[in-house]
Amino acid sequence: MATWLTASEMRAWRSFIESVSTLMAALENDLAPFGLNNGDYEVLVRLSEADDQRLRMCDLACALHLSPSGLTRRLDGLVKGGLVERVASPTDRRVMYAALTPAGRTKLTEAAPDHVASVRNRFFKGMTKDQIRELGDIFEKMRDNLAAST
Amino acid sequence: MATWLTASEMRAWRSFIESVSTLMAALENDLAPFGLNNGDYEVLVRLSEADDQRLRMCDLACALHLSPSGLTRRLDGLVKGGLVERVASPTDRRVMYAALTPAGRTKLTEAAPDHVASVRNRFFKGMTKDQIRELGDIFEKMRDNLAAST
DNA sequence: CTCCTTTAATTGCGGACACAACTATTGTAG
DNA sequence: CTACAATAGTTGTGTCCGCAATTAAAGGAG
Repeated sequence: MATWLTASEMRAWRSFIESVSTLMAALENDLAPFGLNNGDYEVLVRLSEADDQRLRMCDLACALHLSPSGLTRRLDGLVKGGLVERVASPTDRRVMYAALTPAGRTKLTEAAPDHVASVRNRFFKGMTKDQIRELGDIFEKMRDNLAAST
Repeated sequence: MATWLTASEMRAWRSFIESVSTLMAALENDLAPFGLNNGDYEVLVRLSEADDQRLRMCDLACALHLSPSGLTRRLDGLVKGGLVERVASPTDRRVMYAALTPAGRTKLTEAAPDHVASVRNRFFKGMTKDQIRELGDIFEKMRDNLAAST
């Protein structure tokens, strides 16, 4: 166990780090024509996948790895844009739901095909099926690993 | 090509995105005892690898994918901490060099082993040699791909 | 040499986010 | 029932960073 990375590790690590920052910027750029950024898009996706197209603020924050305040302000923007609305819970008055509006759903259906193409073009481009599966194996394990060490 | 991701792509993509955000937070956390964050650490590494342990601001900004203003302020912090100093170029008076100080070099030698251990523990944990090589192949290609499409 | 363009760095401004403090509501121990 | 603890969300404050404007210097065309 050396105190430094092996050449192979270094190659993987450096290219990974480099790719991540460039990739995120590129995806964000591809979403810009729709007036969305990555964070907004993720909110819309999560809401669209939820029952009744709505989620409690705290659950949404957790899913997006956002702090409560971060989510509050992100939602402010989406609410101002009419894509999401805040709905008070009738059963628990502490709770606010973030709910997808029809405009939000429309926006997502507009943006999704481009976003998917963008992910294919930036991320999966040139990967074989085997590599994609391998990547899934690696990062699922990493995700679980990271979740366990929290 | 469908407008949606295949199950295999989705698995890879979701776990990748999830891992990235958690991973970065974990690495940052591991560096905190040294009073550094990821960005600071990256600056120190780049400078330590450079000739004379110094780089022009613009080259450093480019290497780190930071905007000029972003680098200026990041350096402000490191300069205040005594880890880096600004050195004017004698040949081109527009240019400022960011130069590693002895204290900066010391800090890096202190932090590096922990950081490497952190990368091994968070990122490479449980990966086979083959997977590491495969990961290098995939992300080197992605990096080149992304650089080409800019 | 003079003017114009390009390059390097900084500063003003605004956006996004985390932490901590606060309010409001709910759950729970006694 | 009352008091305390836990939970949900918002707001104040500070940090990090990008964009646009600015300053300063170097390079190039005529």
